[in-house]
Amino acid sequence: MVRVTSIGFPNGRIETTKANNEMITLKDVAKRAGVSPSTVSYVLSGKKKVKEETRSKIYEAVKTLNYSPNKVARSLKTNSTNTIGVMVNNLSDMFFIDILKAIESTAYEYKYNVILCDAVNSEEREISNLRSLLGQRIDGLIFAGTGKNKKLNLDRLGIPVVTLDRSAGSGSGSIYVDNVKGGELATEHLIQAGKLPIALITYSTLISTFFDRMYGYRKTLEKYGLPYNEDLVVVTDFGTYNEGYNAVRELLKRKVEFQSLFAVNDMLALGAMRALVEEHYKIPEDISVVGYDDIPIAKLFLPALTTVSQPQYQIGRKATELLIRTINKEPIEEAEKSIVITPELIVRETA
Amino acid sequence: MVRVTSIGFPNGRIETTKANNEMITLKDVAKRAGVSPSTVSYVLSGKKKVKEETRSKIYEAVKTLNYSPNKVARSLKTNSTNTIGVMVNNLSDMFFIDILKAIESTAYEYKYNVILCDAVNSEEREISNLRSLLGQRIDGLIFAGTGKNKKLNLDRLGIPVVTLDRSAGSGSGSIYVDNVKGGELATEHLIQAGKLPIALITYSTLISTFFDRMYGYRKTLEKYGLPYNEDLVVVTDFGTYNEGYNAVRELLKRKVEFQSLFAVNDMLALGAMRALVEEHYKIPEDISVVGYDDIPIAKLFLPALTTVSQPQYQIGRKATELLIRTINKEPIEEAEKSIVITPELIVRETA
DNA sequence: TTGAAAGCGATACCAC
DNA sequence: GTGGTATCGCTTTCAA
Repeated sequence: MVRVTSIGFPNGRIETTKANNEMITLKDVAKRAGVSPSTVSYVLSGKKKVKEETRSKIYEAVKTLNYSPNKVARSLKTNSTNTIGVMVNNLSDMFFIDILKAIESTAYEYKYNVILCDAVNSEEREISNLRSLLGQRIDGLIFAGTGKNKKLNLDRLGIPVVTLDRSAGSGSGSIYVDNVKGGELATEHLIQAGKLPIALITYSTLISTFFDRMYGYRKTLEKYGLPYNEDLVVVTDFGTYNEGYNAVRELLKRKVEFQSLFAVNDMLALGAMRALVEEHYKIPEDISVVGYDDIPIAKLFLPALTTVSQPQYQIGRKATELLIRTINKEPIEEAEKSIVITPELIVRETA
Repeated sequence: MVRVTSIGFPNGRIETTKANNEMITLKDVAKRAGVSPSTVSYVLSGKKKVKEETRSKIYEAVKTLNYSPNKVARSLKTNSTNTIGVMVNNLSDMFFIDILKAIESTAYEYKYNVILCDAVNSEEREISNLRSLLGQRIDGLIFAGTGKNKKLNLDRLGIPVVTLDRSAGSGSGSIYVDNVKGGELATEHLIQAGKLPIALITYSTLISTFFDRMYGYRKTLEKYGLPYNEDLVVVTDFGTYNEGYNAVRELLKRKVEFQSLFAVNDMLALGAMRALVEEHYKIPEDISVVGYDDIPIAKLFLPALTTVSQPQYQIGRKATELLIRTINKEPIEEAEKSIVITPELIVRETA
């Protein structure tokens, strides 16, 4: 069924016509075309057959009046807004940019709008944003929030929710990247290059994402019969560039030797690299570095960062499609509801 | 006047209560509290005095029913959605990230929602997105679109518009960064360091932003009695990293000598730096580089990029405040409607 | 194939 | 202070 969501304006004009800035309504169109409001609605929604003659009369009126349907009124009646909400943990985290781009783009194709909320690492703000989104009557939610909100039960929001890469309640679907695998990939690469021992810069182990990456590191060391040395790991509070920088300084202070370094996200890796360069280490000759995420600048960096890639665009697109299909009550097989994406090691210049 | 936009849920719960997933309405609350719907409305909006006793009865009912007002209905009635639209030219352009963050954050403070649209460099998409936003009845728009859409008259959208850094119609306000000044700053810095001649990598001179930066470059050369040499300038199509890279290759092919390079945006500068490094030029010893924008990674880069800063967070915040004040019909002096922000040269490691 | 009219869930005017 | 009710602009059932 074709649903006309947006009525074309003549000549690409996007303007109001009524002088007093009042909106043209469906009634105005009906009057002008000499038909009833319902008929206009039928024509515009394409939900009922209407005689060709009346149709064109109506289109005519729509054009000359430059009519644009009021989606608020439609929403009230149909109880659906054609809008999805997106909650990200932190917009500064470049990891979300391509995801957001993909969501916006996919939503656009399906004629959905996107309302954006940033939790800025705050659980309160997360809740408060969520409340607002729900009040706006969004049709569904893509959730990539703080991941540490215990009060939050995404299954009881009353709308479909797709979660990204966090396990804060299952929701009606989730896109999950195998972080253990990613940790293994990175570690294995460094082991095979003989760059031992491997230092680890990680981030809150309370968040499963990072716990898993770290677990992949440990598991792989074990697999190769290598010791796990706590002196080689630094745990940071937020996973930022500055913390990556400080982590290396800390490592250096500890006077432990290491030939390579695995950071559980790219920002940490970049910060670490700065510290290494300042101390005149050559990358990768002296110390190899592997990051995680493949944020947009990873490949642009000097030297280009070797990293574990999470296909961000794909994640965003799949999440949006899954969400919209759920909103539309399309039958979705159980297997499709939980999409697991396999990370990939992108070898560039730092390892 | 205090406007209660969001009703607190007890214990931080965000859940539906009616088993059949039906929404609780104001009428339900009224019935439960034994009052009329209008009284409930008065209490929740705080627009009329209501006896303390009835008030608490109503709050009581709101709590136990876990009522959340339907903003769609409110919007229909009040003809305002508490939502602002944001149109950016391209989300991949990291220049917009902090702006977006600021917009989101400021909107949050004022209890506004943000609907995000990405024109992805396409004028068609820009128009079509705009149409959709207007259909959604947004209260106002922050516009930082392609800047080349001739069909677009932002003054006739029927809602307040604040434009960012483009001159596509004045709108009801604009935040303008003095790009000529920025071009001067960069050029002057290089001249005074004696890094002559200065190559220029620029981007569509049809967009005033970039035309102005280039003009600042020419003007400054003139001021110092230096020749303007066309062989030293490369004009790119989109201002991307890859184009910056290719621009340097082009410059090298032309066999013109240059000791420094001014790129009209940071992405071009970063791409240029890559090409220089690949050709074994040392930055800044052999060739100095100055960018423009101060995108988030500029200071993180290796070497850290010297660049002309546009205070992105401030731009976003001011734009949002100006917009919301306009929406609320607050009196705004003519001078405040056009905010000019002075760029600043941030000297780091590349020049 | 078309039209009349009820109603979505708020707000706000006007009575009392 | 409180309540009845028309209204916002659309969709949709039912009847013609």
